This record gives sequence, structure tokens and C-alpha cells, in this order.
Amino acid sequence: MDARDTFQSPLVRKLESIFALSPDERSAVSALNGTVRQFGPGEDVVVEGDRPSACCLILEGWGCRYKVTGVGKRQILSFHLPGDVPDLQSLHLRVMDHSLAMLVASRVAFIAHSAIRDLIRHHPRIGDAFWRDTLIDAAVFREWMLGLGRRDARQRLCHLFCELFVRLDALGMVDEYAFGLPLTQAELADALGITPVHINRTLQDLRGEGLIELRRGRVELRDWDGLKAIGEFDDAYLHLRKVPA
Amino acid sequence: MDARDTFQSPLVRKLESIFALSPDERSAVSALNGTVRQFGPGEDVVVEGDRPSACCLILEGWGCRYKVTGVGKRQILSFHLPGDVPDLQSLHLRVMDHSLAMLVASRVAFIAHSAIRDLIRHHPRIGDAFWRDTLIDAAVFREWMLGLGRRDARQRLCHLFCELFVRLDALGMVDEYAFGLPLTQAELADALGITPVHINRTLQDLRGEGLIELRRGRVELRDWDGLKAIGEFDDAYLHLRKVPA
DNA sequence: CGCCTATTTGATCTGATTCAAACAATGTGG
DNA sequence: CCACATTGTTTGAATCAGATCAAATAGGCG
Repeated sequence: MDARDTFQSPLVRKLESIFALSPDERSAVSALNGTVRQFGPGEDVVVEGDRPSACCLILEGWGCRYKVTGVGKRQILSFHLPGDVPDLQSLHLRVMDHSLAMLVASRVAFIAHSAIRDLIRHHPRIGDAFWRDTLIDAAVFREWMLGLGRRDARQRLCHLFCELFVRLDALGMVDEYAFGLPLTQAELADALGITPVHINRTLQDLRGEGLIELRRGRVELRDWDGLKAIGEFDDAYLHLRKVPA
Repeated sequence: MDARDTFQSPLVRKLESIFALSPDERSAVSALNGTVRQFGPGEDVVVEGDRPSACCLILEGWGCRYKVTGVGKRQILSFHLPGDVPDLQSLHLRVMDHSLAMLVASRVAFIAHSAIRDLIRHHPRIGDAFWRDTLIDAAVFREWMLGLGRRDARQRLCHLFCELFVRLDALGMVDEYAFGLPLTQAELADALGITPVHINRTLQDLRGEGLIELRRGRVELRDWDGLKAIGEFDDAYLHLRKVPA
């Protein structure tokens, strides 16, 4: 496995989760090239108002997209994991309407729009997969909107834990029902549209009821069915490709 | 202007607002065919769980997409106007993760996925325009998420009025600063993630401050700058193509 | 140890919900 | 043309989930 394979494998895996790449397509994706940069926790990658000429592929780490109100209140819009291209939309929307930051020390690759456009032109199915990916993105936004508008703090937290579990599981990043959660309570608050203080209290409730175990950046879902029921979690909105058992 | 022109003109206009169609592309779009159906107020067009084989083009009327929690709380995700294809995402996401309903008596055309796919195959720029359209959709979701998570009732209302004004204006559906608003207070509530009662009270405040005039399905924005300031409205997220004055 | 950041706790306040009922507007059928 | 049903708006009072403010505690780390 040379440097290039390492470089592109998260993207190949991501696309493979959408449809089976032909050898031809696979080598075209592997031929993609870009600059790799390292980011520290909390560091911005792209910010609102930018006009990027490249897309970001997360190779390692966690990121989030967010917007901020006039008085500085932040709303996290989504979390992103290795293999994600969080600003794929910049391919067709010139100016960023939101920002992207990394949450932990991360490596991200910048792939020029021109390279992606070329890839899509010669491999339309890959273009469709990218389109589909942005559509799933929107589907997750919709589910979060339902939560932000119509669910209480307790439900939002349970729902988020379920979502993260399912996504991390698909990447092989869980251990039984436990996984690393590199989010501060303030970040959880910004994602769920509530206050850090209230997150803290709600978290204590969930712990007290034996639904989760949470300490030092690691969660364990101790009662999957309970969490699922409280959060009304149904993974349909993630539009995962079902692999027959 | 024959029946077919009438049929497709909202879509042509929509696409023209994204980029200038070539004569060839224009005739291809005009050649699209579909069944037209009439819907009454509140009637569902597609519902969560469906696996549509066609997309809906709104010819006349207003629609909205929504999701519902387990206990029946509804969150409206977006409003849709003539020329919109609210479920374009069904082209790539098999099963609907939300529903689409019309808010007033409306005419909608169903265009088979196969026809759209053919169109895109032969006219890639139209495919890009469709993709772009779904990306703008997502951009609006993001802005709404910021509102749902981080703005109060007053700001949400002002923001929504501004957004609707701008969108309706682009369709020539406003008269000065007034426009028809076929939404009940309950529907406004479902869109903004608050209670009908509280919508009512907030509306009265806005009226009392001379920001809006609202009666019998018609709003007048009496203080555009005030509404814009309160709602922190900036139309960048709508990604309108700027036409030089 | 001392610094910095994150979590926790307490007390108080408030924007928004809930419940309930009155009121207005529109439409229907007799 | 009116009685009546239906749907939407408005009002009032009580309550609550979550916000706010402030300070204490706990961890991680050079």
C-alpha cells in the first residue's frame, strides 16, 4: 500500500458503501490528488463567506459544520467522520453559507474542484454517488430539524447517540456499544440547540437511568433499545445501503 | 402558447434562474411529459415511506415538506412554490424520509424518474442545475436549523417573512411589500418549531410595532429593514443568481 | 504546583407551553 | 337568509422546560 492508497482509501470506502465501483472507477478515484493538511482541535477549515476552489476530504479525525447568529450563538449542523467530504456542495454553490471546523487533531485532504469535475465527467456513476451523498446530507439535516423543532433535550441527546453509533459502526469505529466521543458538553449543546448547563443535567439523568455511561471522551450505550425508544430513532433517514445479513 | 408550454413553463423559468438554457436544452425540457393532478388544501402528495417513481413539479399553489414525531408533533421542513420540484431527491434516495403536502388548492405534475434521468444523460448541464437545486434546498435547511436551534420566536417569524418575500419576489408574486400568505398560524407554528398560541402572541407584537400588517391570508411587510434586522436576514443562503441591476 | 479548560451544582428567571374557553370568519344545507 | 357546524384566531391563567448567572469542583498537563 503506497502513499496514494492510504490517501484515498477513506473515499474509496465511502463510495463503495454507496455502490460497487468498477476497477476502472476505482483507479480513477485512487488517481485523485490533493494537498493534505493537519488541523488542530477547534480549528476552522473553511469559513462562511469563503469561495473555495477545492473540497475537503476528511482522512482522519472529526469535524463539524456550523453557523453563527449575529449575537454569536452557534448551531452545529452536522458531524463529519473520515471519508466524508463535508463541503461537497461548494462544487455548485460558489460561496460558503456556513463554516467547517475540526473537533480534534485531524488530517484533511483538499481536492481541487477541477479534479472532481473531471472525475465526474468521465465517470457519471461517481457523479451520481456524490450527488446522492449530498442528498443524504440533506436528509440528516431534515431529521435534525425535527429534533430541534419538536423534541425535548432528553430525546435529542438519545437520538444523537443513536445516530453517532450507527455511523461509527459502519466505519468499524465502535467497540461493542462503546465508542470515543471527542465532544465537549458545549459542543453537544451547540449541536442540539440547548444550553451546556442543561446538557450537563440531562446527561446526568441519562446516566442515572442506566441508559449511558460517559466518561473521559468515551460513551457506552448501555441500553440501546431504551435510547432508541426515547430518541425515536429509526435509521431510515441515513439511507444506508442495506447489506443482507 | 400550447398546452405543453403552459405545462412546463414553471420549470423552464426555474432552470433559467440558474443558468441560461441553450435552445436545445430548452426544447428538451419542454418535451418533458407527465401526469397533472389537482390537490386540495392539506392533501398529501407523497408520504414518508413511499418509494416514488416520479418527481413532483408544482405548477400552481403552495406546498410544504414535513416530518412527524412519534407523538404526532409536526415539523414543516420547507415551503414550496410553483417551479419547485420538492422531491427531486427521490431520484437517488429510494424511500421517502418525509412527506409532501399541498397547503392550498394546487396543480402538480408528476414526471417519471426515467424521463428525468434521460434528460440529464443527454444534457449534463441540466443535471448540474438539478443537483445545484437540491444543494440550495439543503442550504435553506441549514439556515432554518440555525433559527430552530438558536433564535427566538420573534426572530424566526421575521426571518421567515423575509425569506418568503424574497422568494415570492423572484417569482413576481409580490405587490410592493405585500403578498398572499396562505398559511394558518398552526402551519407557521409547525414551520418555526413553536406553539400556535405563541405564534399568535408574537404576531400581535409584530403588528403592534408596525413591522407587519396581516389579515385574511395577506401580509404586508411595513418595515423591511426592521424585519431584516430582527430576523438577522441575509439572503446569501438562498444562493440566488445575482442579476446585475 | 499552578494554569487552563471542562464539568458540575445552586438559585433564579423567563420564553414558551399547556389547558381551556371565548370569539370570529367562512361555509353548508334546509 | 338564517341556524349551525367547522375551522381559525384570540385571550387568560397556570405551569414548566430550559436559560441565565455565578461560583465551585474536577481533570489534564507543562
